[in-house]
Amino acid sequence: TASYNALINSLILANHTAAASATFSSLLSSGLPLTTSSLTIFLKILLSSTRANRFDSAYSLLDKMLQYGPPPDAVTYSTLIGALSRAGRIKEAFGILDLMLDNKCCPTPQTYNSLILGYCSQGKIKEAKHFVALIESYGFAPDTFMYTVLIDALSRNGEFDEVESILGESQVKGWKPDEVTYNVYMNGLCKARRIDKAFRLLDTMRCNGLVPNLDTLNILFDCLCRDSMLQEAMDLFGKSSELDWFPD
RNA sequence: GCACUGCUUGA
Repeated sequence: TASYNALINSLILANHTAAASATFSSLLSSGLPLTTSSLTIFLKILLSSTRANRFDSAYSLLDKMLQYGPPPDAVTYSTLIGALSRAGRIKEAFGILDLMLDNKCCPTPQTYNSLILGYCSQGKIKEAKHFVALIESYGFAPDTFMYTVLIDALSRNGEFDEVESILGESQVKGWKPDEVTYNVYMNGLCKARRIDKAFRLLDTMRCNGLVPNLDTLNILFDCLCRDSMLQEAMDLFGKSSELDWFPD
């Protein structure tokens, strides 16, 4: 069963949905037992369909799992919540969170992060912040993913003071910004033409022991080129090897 | 043991 699961999931990741479905059918006819993972992967197949009713089939799968087993677990719920959030169906995503709690299934960081990302991608930053405050007040330990999603949204919205204050209290709250956190911040600064500040963050990154990665480099290039600072871009490109960066 | 979360440009 685990081998089938791994195979089917790889096919999904490679966008070979038809092959994934076919392989899932083989699993069904093999007589091997289906696990929660198997059905979570099947849920992903349903959700990757382009049909308008893909969520209806997802809901009915979830119902059947609740009724007959194997029962959904946190990954199953998070998978569905993530898909709903990405589709902008936040209200329904929260409905699944309620269902999850009703069934005594404990949410994970991925569960919450998917919901926060859903809010942020709809531009509902206030709601996202409110939700973060809420789960923290329930003792949920903040993680880097969660704050990076928030900082991404705030940065795209130009709310840099807010970003600074979130970063300022990160140590106290028990999380550390990573390279992606700085990347999203720098990306927002670049889009807002605050190029100087973006470059200063490079030093901050390195002081915190973080190595700028390929995305960092591309963010800075894009920003310099947009601002017709081609000369500076060329200079940076020339220096990239001595900074141990590897443009692709 | 296998399944769920964040960043750049390009259509």
